[in-house]
Amino acid sequence: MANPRLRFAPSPTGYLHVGGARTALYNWLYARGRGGTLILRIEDTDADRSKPELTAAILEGLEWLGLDWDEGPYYQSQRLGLYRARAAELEQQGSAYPCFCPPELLREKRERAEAERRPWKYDRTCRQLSVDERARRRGEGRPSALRFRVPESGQTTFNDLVFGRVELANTEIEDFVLLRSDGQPTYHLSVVTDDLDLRVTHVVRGADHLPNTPKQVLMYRALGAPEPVFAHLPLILGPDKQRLSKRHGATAVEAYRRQGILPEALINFLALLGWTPRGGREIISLEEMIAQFDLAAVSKSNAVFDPEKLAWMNSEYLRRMPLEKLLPRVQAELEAAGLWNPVLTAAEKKRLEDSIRLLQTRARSLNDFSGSGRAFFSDDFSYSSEAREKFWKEPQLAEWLTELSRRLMDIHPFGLEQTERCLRGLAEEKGIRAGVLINAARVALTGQAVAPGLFELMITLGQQRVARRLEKAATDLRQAITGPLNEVKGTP
RNA sequence: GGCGCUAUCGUCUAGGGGUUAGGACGUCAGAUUCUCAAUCUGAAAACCCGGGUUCGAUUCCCGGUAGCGCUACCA
Repeated sequence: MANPRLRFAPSPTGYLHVGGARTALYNWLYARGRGGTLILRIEDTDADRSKPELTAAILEGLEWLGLDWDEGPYYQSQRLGLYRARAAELEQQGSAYPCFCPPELLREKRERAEAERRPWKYDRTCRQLSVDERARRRGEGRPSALRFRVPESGQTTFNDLVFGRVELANTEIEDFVLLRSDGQPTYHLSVVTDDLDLRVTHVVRGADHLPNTPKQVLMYRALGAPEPVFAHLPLILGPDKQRLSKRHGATAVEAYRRQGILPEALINFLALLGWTPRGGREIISLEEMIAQFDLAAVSKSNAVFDPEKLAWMNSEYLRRMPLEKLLPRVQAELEAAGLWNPVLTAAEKKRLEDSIRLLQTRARSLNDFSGSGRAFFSDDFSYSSEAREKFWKEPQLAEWLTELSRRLMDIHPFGLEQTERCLRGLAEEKGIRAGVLINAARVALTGQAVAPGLFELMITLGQQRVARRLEKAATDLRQAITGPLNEVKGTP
């Protein structure tokens, strides 16, 4: 097809969740790869459940992911006239009829059928009402919904790009409602109307819509309108194989953003949930995705969302990201944590950049910069208890660290080799393994048991700060030893 | 319940009438040593079950089972 037109049509009854994000992504990839147009449409015909702030959140989520659109957003709540016109057209040509059955009565019938374990479909009570009878009831002011007149026999078949040929006996399809008695359109009416009006050529959406598609196909045919190509996407499941929901923890795209996941990583991860690029490489650029993506290659089976793999992918992106791209993101992270200094000297800027470079090789998330990496951006950090227990065991450590601090102050230049020679020399003199000193110093400098290599870390932190922190650690160690004794003495 | 869809390692998947059934995440072991990550090497790990077609089925067909979806005057 020459210039495909696709749409992403979220309903603002919740935040943008990962399933919706993947649907948006697949639409976007297909459109971008084929010179197509992507339309954004907000399906807010359910006035009770739709909330404007949720629309805003969805838009923000899409923007954060970098998924832009060419037309819209259209709001279905502002296009009611269109739906009513389509409804009238269907009614005039006999493809739809008014139904006067009160909703309560229908509910009763349905419940009774369920209790008796009979399958229930609308019983078509109003299907063959005469013209006069309809006019009479309307004259009485009885409210009516508009129902689609489904053929009583035959099959409805369509070809789905993902699932292939799908067919359903028309006897399985009930006379569904197009227009509610309050004049509001239902989903089926509004999608078909809009997809027609917006000249949508490819309907790409979740597989939860697959069973309803025959109804829409019937509408296109009744209207004599060209049918779009359908592509239904398998669902994303939680680890228990249940449909992904709040119970599984983070489902909203926003939650991953807060967890320090990069949008690039989330996109890449989502792209792989149901689709495999040729060549087997899993970390691929957006350009490659666009070039390779094909709806026909999408998997038919549901996929379990694996947060572990996402975390891995995030660390890959973090590690590979060039500094100029990473810097603004780390800045945002540090700002949020109150660790950002807006005024930097050239030397401080260099130190900041070196710190980021050092941290990024082992970061799993953006949060690591303000979390375990805090000591690189602030003197106000604490020693993790795990680190102290693991590496601050030797009783003479305070003495050694003081000595190390002193000796390091005398080094010039303060370089990688010099600092290492200095520390190893001291270790040898004291008859201890260098590792003992290295690990203890790492805790003193970063507060962490896990951090970058010690000597790189020292260079990045700078001579003065290193000496100061070692000395402070020595002081803290001495206090930790004498402190409890004093307490004992002080207690009568 | 009815109808539909789906079924390859724990997870995401490649593959396809004859393969040592491939890769990735995760897991385990080893190398490295300065913690951790990275890296390298290695290992364990899968074709849901039963029939049929066929010289030969994981692959094709049918049935079963399981999972999911739909079954609203929600979307």
